[in-house]
Amino acid sequence: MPQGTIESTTHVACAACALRPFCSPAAALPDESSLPMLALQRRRLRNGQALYTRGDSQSALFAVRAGSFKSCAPLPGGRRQVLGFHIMGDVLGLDALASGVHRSDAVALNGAEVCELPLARAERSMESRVAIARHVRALLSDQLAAAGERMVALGAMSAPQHLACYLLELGSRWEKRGYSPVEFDIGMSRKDLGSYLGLTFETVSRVLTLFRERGWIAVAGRKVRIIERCALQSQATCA
Amino acid sequence: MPQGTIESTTHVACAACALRPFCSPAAALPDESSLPMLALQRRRLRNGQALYTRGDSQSALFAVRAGSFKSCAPLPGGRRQVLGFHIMGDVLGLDALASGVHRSDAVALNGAEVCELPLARAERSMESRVAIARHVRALLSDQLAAAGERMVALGAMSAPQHLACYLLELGSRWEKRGYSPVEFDIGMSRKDLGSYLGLTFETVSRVLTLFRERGWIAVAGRKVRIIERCALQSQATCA
DNA sequence: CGTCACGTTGACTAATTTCAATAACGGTGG
DNA sequence: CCACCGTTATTGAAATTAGTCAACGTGACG
Repeated sequence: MPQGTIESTTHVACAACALRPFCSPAAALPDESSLPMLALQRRRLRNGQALYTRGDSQSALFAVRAGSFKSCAPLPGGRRQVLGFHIMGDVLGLDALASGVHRSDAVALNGAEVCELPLARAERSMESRVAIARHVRALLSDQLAAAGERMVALGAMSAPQHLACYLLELGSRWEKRGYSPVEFDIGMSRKDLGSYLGLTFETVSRVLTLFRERGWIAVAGRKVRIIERCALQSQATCA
Repeated sequence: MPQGTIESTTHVACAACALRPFCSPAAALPDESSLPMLALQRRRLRNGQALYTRGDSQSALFAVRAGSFKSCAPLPGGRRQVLGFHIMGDVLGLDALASGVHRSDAVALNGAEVCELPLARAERSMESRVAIARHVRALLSDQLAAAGERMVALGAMSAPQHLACYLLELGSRWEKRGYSPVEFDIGMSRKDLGSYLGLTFETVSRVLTLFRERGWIAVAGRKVRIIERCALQSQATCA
């Protein structure tokens, strides 16, 4: 679980950060290793505060440094659908790159903190450094591939399947950042989670208790521990 | 509907093509307008033939020139989910840009024909021309935003809502390419369409006949004519 | 200590899937 | 040209999933 001193958290976050090439150019460009680390401006947000909102003109890219974000799309009936859940090291705002206007809201959760990369500076880096331009294309392409996975989950999976799948995915995302893949915080309310998975919050609650009753996971509020990873995996792939 | 002589179709397709800046650099770079038009290699595919398959290493980007493609992801149970439907002017293969490996299959439909942009050449263009690199970022970012829309549809819409929404969207895509927004070919079987929308093909069939019975559309096989656009719009946004 | 948001659980309902039967279509070969 | 076959599409009835409505418990916070 993401714990420890501020310093250690910071260290891990930066090591896994997708904007690292912008922040400490040494990572991508050894010959300029004298440039200062942590060159991006940081910003802390209150829970529920919007980093940006649909329709805002894009001013920057953001890397999640601490806490998390949900990105939401406003729905016709006044509701909002959760489109993404972003944790440390993830980049926010790439979908506005084409139009210059954000197409979703990004809302801060769990004491979120971002590093901010002004668009003008990003643009300059991409123009002067081929490796950086390529890095941004890779980020975009990765997000696109991830979106494909999400569509599969939304379109073709039953509720238990989808939830099992998501728990495993979330675990592996934490693992990539140096944390436990089996014990973490889901970071969202049941309601948001349901919206993200295309389910009602009641269904999410029911499925979680089902998994708990079967001994596959331990749940306490938003903290989850995966006990039977295999069982979840077979649930995720089969039924 | 996409009709007319080969020549006129070709013309319109190129005018709307997302790879135009690569194909006729004059479009993006007026000062090199002497370069030959139609510089990309073309390729025709048989119906059902794969342009690429998940796991293939990426060799090129493709622009749809005629016909259409579905992109599919293999599902655990041997089935495949349709992730996208691509018509003339659309670009295929961007999601492999990061990893160099395709993450979905692209299958030819309706006498598809592509223009092929070898990856090495794309890379070179992007490196030498800032405007072209920006163009590719815009394409990626647009596809990402479109993926968000799809997730909303998959996660939060009822079957009739989703189908109404898709018919309208497809119409507007044809309109952007100079064709009628109210009379077109849906290009996929009911089965593929259902997979794309996260529904069974029976449900798709039922909803289409429902719309027809209400006088909102005329359907004959895969040809659709939208009669009551407003009704579809309110179906798409409300219930 | 009350309030409010969050979470759980139950009973009922509605939407969609599943299963099954049949009809239309499109290409192939006689 | 037509008969045949496999695929594609339509339609109905039953089964199932997930949604809706509602009650209640819990914890955080003023």
